[in-house]
Amino acid sequence: MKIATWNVNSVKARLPTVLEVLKAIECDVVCLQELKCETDAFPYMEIEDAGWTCAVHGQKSYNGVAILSRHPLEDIETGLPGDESDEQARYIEALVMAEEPIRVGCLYLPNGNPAPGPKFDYKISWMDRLAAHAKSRLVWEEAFVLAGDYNCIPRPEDCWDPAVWIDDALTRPETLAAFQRLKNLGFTEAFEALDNRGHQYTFWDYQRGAFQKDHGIRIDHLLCSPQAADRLEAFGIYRDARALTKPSDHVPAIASFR
DNA sequence: ATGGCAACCAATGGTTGA
Repeated sequence: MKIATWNVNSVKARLPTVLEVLKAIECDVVCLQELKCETDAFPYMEIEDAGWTCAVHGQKSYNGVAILSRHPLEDIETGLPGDESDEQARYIEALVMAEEPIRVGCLYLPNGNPAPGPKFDYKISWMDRLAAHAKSRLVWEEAFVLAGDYNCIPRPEDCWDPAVWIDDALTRPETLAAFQRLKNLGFTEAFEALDNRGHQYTFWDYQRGAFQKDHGIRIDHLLCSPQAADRLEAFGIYRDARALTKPSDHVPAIASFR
């Protein structure tokens, strides 16, 4: 059972690339972020024709998340609880009915820049809401994976030059503390458990030849409940996706489960 | 020389992202 998370940076502008990568990574479940289209505008036909069941929570122009699965999906829920006035499409969850079911939450955490400011406040409150929701799911004692673009660089060695990122919303102490609080609820970060090297990036900016110079950051993560962590067996980053024509600026991060 | 992106919507530029 392989689960990937990938920020596609527009599913419509990049559909051929998306289909190519989906084929290459051979996963059972793929969490997509930054669809940048409304739910009804999602390219269901092309992606379903490639063999996927799709749960989509879209929004015009920005954000938007989806879970693609080779197995049936049940209990689909959209939106993160805790703020009825929040209309940004950043969270979707579903129960993947594989032989051993796994519940998957797909998230696109707010960037939060400029910090400090209202966007940063929204980021931190969103992280607190995510932790509250995650806590309520852990009570169920299921295999549960929270996968997505966390917009959080956990350690200095998760970026090419920490000096560039000082005071940025992706590295600020409040962001790192909120990420740690989430993990402290009982989640195992797949990368940390199975790899944990420095300089293993999932994002390279389009500017300044960042990919060619390997000036990247690691911001796409998979967090596993204890029952999911017990089944963890491999982790990988599909770096090749960044070298394709018309690439997303992110690449898939992939965890394998028994 | 100290640069160099991409997508969106709307409009031929401004906003957002990280």
